[in-house]
Amino acid sequence: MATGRTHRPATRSRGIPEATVARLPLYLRALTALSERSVPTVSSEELAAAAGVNSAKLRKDFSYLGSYGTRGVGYDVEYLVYQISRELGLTQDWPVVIVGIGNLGAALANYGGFASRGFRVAALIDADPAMAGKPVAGIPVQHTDELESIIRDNGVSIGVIATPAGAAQQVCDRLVAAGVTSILNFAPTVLSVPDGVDVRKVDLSIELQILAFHEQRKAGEEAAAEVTAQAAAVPATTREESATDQGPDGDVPAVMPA
Amino acid sequence: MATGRTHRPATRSRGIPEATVARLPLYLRALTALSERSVPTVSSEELAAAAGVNSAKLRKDFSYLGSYGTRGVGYDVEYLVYQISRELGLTQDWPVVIVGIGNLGAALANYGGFASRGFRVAALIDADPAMAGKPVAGIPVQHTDELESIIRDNGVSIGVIATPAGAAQQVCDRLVAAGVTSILNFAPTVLSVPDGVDVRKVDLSIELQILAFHEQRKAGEEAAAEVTAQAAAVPATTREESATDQGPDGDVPAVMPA
DNA sequence: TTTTGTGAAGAACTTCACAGCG
DNA sequence: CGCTGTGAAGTTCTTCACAAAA
Repeated sequence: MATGRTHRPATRSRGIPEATVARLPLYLRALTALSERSVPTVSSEELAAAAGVNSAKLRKDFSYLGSYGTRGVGYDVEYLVYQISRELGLTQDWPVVIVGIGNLGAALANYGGFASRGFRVAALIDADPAMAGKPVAGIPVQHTDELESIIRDNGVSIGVIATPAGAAQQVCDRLVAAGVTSILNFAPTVLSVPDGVDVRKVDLSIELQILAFHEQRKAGEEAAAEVTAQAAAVPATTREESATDQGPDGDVPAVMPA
Repeated sequence: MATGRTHRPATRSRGIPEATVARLPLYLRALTALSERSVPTVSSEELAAAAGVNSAKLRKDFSYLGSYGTRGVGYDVEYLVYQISRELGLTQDWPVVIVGIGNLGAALANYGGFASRGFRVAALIDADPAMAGKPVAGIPVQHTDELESIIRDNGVSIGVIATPAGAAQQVCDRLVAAGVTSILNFAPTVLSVPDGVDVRKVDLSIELQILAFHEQRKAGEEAAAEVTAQAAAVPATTREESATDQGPDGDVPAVMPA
């Protein structure tokens, strides 16, 4: 995503490639599942399959963290879980605020995976006075007026924006001014932030449009293929247009009214 | 994302880079806004700023679509909107089904941006019999039993999975078997699909973890910087760790119980 | 022998910088 | 003269393929 990370002697941090960072959570999830099944070790091949990536890529990714594997054996599951968690900063507590408690905001507040890994919903904030006090996911919604004090009092550095597009930039500005330096944006807007602030976006309509693009191509190729292969009954499953990748390619999606 | 797109003489399609495809929706959104303000033309510089990208990148992106600009002038807004829409396949109707009408599914169903660009919620599907018939966003929820017939009857090729992780693969298999070839997955699971099926994922917890990684680094650098710059009062906004990128770097996020 | 860790090759993407069209 | 379109250079990411550790 962002990061201008240039220069700086690197106080030891080997500068993990961004693409690798983006995959660590994936590995962590797969490893956690193995851990729960009490599997002691995995090979790069097995873990790669579980995470849906190529094993060489996985090994290279891990090589940026250090040499945590054992040749001829594989990786110790528990140990790797710990190392990746530490690398991602999940061994500490991250209070998070969610701003905009509409359908989506409520869904996010109810999202179980939040608490699971270091993240804690510190507060839910909404501009609608009628919402104030109403509990969502067991947490009382607070009014936007309190945004600054909430952030400061709880030492929040990560904010989630789930407001309509029109309000997003303004909310963003207030979050940043109050001290938030990482933002997850679900509103379909490009946010502008000062240097030093990270923004990631999640945009449903962008994702759908990307799918539509490929879908359209498939339709075209099908028609072309019909001419070539006529009724040659090729198992539709072995066509050349693959797609098991599921992630690291382009943008991220956004959710909310356009 | 996916796509194994190798070989094939290319029936004229210049094979637009995946990274470019992922940005087209962004440009389209910016252009639509300009169009609504009746702005007739934009320069690559202006449009790039609105979309949050570098202008050279934007020009190169557009060059894959053709030469739609006028030197010395810029791009015709309406014309570009049309060309990009066509390229993305948004000039046709895309019926979509959403499976799993929990908090998130409901939020997605209510998402306004859906209808806006060619997408139409053809059906809402949930496994809970108690949900059946209940309208969400004005559309009655149907039971999973009807999944196959719904897909076939409506010619659905795009499916959205918003179920808990445990059900996702099974739902995916049924969608694919029924003819869906593009899937947007909000469940925190790696889906396996046959070749020819595209999967994109949206994963909240992955996004948060990526943010946490950078956040942690910032904290470290801050400490390091304190030693170097002591109380040298550097405007916190000009630090080296930037981040206005907002997207195309790593993975995509997922939403649902881990 | 199995499986890691990694140089080196390759592919994809980004950015530069400028020729050339309008 | 302004701004697009694009070769070429630069950067990042992926994949190969194999030496070496266990």
